Amino acid sequence: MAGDAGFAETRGRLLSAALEVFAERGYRAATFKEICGRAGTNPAAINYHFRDKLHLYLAVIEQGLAELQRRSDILDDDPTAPPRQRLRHFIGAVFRRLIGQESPSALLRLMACEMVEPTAGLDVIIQRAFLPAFEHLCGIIADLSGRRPDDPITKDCALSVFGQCVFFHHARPIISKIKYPKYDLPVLEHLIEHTFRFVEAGIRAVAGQEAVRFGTAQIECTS
Amino acid sequence: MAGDAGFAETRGRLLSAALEVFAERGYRAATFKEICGRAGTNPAAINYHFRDKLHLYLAVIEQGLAELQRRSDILDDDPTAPPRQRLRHFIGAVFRRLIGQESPSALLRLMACEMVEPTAGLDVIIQRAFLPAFEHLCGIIADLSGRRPDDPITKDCALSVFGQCVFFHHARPIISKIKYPKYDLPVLEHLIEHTFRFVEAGIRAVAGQEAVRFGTAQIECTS
Amino acid sequence: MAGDAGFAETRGRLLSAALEVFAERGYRAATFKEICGRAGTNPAAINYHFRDKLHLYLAVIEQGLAELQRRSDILDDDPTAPPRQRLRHFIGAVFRRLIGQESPSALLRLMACEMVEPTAGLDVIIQRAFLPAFEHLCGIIADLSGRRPDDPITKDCALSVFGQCVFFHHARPIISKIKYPKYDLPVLEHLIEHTFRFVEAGIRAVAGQEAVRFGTAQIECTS
Amino acid sequence: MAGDAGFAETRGRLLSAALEVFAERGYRAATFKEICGRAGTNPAAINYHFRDKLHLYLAVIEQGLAELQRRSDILDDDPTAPPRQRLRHFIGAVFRRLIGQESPSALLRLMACEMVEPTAGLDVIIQRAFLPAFEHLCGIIADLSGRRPDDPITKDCALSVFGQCVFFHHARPIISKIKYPKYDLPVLEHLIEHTFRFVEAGIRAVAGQEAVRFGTAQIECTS
DNA sequence: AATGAATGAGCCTTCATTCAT
DNA sequence: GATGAATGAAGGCTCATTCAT
Repeated sequence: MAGDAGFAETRGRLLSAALEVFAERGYRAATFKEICGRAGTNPAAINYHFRDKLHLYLAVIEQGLAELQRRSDILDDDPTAPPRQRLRHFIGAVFRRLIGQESPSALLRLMACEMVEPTAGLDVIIQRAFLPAFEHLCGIIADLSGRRPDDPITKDCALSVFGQCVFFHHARPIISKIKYPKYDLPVLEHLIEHTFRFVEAGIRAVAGQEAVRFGTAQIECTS
Repeated sequence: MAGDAGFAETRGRLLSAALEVFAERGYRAATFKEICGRAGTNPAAINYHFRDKLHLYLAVIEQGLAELQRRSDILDDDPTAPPRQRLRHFIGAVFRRLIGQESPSALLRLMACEMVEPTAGLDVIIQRAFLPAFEHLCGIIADLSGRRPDDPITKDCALSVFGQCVFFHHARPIISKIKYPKYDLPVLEHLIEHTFRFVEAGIRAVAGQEAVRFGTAQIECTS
Repeated sequence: MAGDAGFAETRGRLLSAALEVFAERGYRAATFKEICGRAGTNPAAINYHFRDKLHLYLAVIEQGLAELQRRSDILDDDPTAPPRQRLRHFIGAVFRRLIGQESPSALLRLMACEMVEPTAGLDVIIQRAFLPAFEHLCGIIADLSGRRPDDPITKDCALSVFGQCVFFHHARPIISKIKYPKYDLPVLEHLIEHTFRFVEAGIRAVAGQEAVRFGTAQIECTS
Repeated sequence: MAGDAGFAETRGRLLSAALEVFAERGYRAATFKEICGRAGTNPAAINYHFRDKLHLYLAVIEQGLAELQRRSDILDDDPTAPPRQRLRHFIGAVFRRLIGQESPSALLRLMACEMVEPTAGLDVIIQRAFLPAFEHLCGIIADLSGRRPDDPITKDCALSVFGQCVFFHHARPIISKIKYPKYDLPVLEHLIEHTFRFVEAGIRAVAGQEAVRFGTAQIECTS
């Protein structure tokens, strides 16, 4: 039984190894040698199972997205809960995804690579991973601010919220040298709490109804 | 004099070209061929002038940092101005750096690459480019909130502010498909304005003196 | 019975597919993937049924020769008919073989490939396909010219006749750009007619009894 | 001086070696290893000097064509000479080209490969090598037959003449086993003489003015 | 001081083949 | 009897580097 791999198992090992390597090195810098080294296969196995480097990559994304949808705690909240609580839940879920060590987090590391070095896979990721989460977030912000979900200001706020979350993942090499050498659980909870309070206020200031009345006026007379 | 380029000029052209290419493609994906193509030199010139690809890269960072210090509009503001104005000035400067087409902005794009694909150059960048700006920002936030610049909460806020700015640069491939296809001047001004108002409120909520009194308490009784 | 292909049928499908592909691409450029694609089998089936690429090729030739002998309209003419008519019949048969789309013609196309890229299979083809046709043609020419079939001049003429026919097949990529973009039926008939008249006159001039008297003498006094 | 190759010399050695190998094996089957083995260079030298396998191939053709034009005894005849003599001269030149061992003959072997396995190089060869010779031949045939050079029948005859010549080169592997094991000088002269007489009669029969009057009628009443 | 020429290592891919089932 | 899975070898090509000049 051991040593007797079988089609699906080899394919699976390749996918896992490729996910790791692509997430670590990016598309171009990832090599067959390293992927197959981790998967314990011959380099030609990739072409056999996936035809191409590109198709392997797309398969990796596909699998990551599937796993993402299977246990998606981001979108899975109680729509009747108060919006503040839903926002906090959302931010917590995104942080845990980005920072946590579980497999689906690699997909987000991969997304980070796509930003620097866009690929044919970016569209798929945007359509099936980013957009659903983004629209969900817009809904929460809409509830919070009283605006419509497709209001441009709502979208601006949603981007800001995402920016906060992604940055703490993305800039980790820098952040680790400045403040948080490690993202252990207490730090994680602290960051979630901080971000929640920060963006909640931001949303209220920019998108809240009172913002329309006072906010802008204030800005314009001071700057 | 004409036609006889001279040591310094060839070296300079190489540095400029390399800065561009590294900022566009990242360290690994940048190739001698493309750099030398833009610099109009022989590939061997790189090894001659800089020994290595890595040393060329380090030299590029070095030069970028020098130019950054020479005309740094980020740090160069009026310390007696009201903190809100200084914050707005800071955000505007960072946005223009990241998104604008001017030469010194390449260094920041390069920093963005370092986040995804850290290199021996990251330390230098952090120490000499990021940290000064970061501490400057902490000073502004401290003024705004009444806290000390080295207060952990001040630093958290500074990270959040940076996160906002960097995200709008870094996630451009995504953002362009969702909301802003192009970052022209009006869009840029709008984003600066939005970010300023968003983070100002966030800072006040998280770090402001009143936050200590109400903010946290509020959180804890709702979630 | 249905679905259970059976040994012979798989083998047969492989032979047919291989004949096509070898005839189209030549020995080296033909690949297992393409052959098995057309045959609807696994690549391993080739090694299983024929051990080798080379042995598959030899089997293909063998089968092509067998089929050639089974329904050979080239050799199958009326020996009592006048030689001119037999020559015309022969030329027509060769042209239709070489250029027509019927299956047995593939063997001749394969022969054409062997000329450019000789293989172990060439001998077999010469012995069992070319020589019989060649000797048959020599017989016709002998009847036409009054010489013996094994007269060197008869053989030279036979080569010339073959040369004409083969060229119109072999140089098709060139001919299609110069005169005949397509070899449809009317063009085919025209070429047969042209070639017949051309070579008939050539044979008479070179091998005919009167040629011995005048032809050579004429040449020697003019050139 | 020895061992110090220089750009042009290395490039030249590569071209010569490539001409040989391409002519022997065809485009696809030719490998960098074999070419560079004969040229005494590193495989990467090909990419350095010619960028591509394809561009090396095109350069080989280009050089072959240039050499062909430099010492072109095919087109170089006396236009005032009697057409029979010019036809004989033409055939002799083509035969010597095709069969002889000199370098430009490799180009024709290469042309033979192109017929079986057409490439981007075929067009160049047709335009610059085949067409000029073809039109020259049409001119000779026109003089001989009294037709115009662009008369379709003239062209048919020209193709037939070419067919004869090319076949004796192309089918050498077969011919050597049937009649002429070696193409030494006497054999060559004999083949030229034979071909000349054969095609001259063919041309007169098919394209000559008397052919119009009798030829066709004869055909139609006998066959 | 600078470069043109050349190279070795490594990349992705294809191919014919083998092995266990 | 036949195949799906996997592989070793080789191919063309790119890259950073070196060497003689």
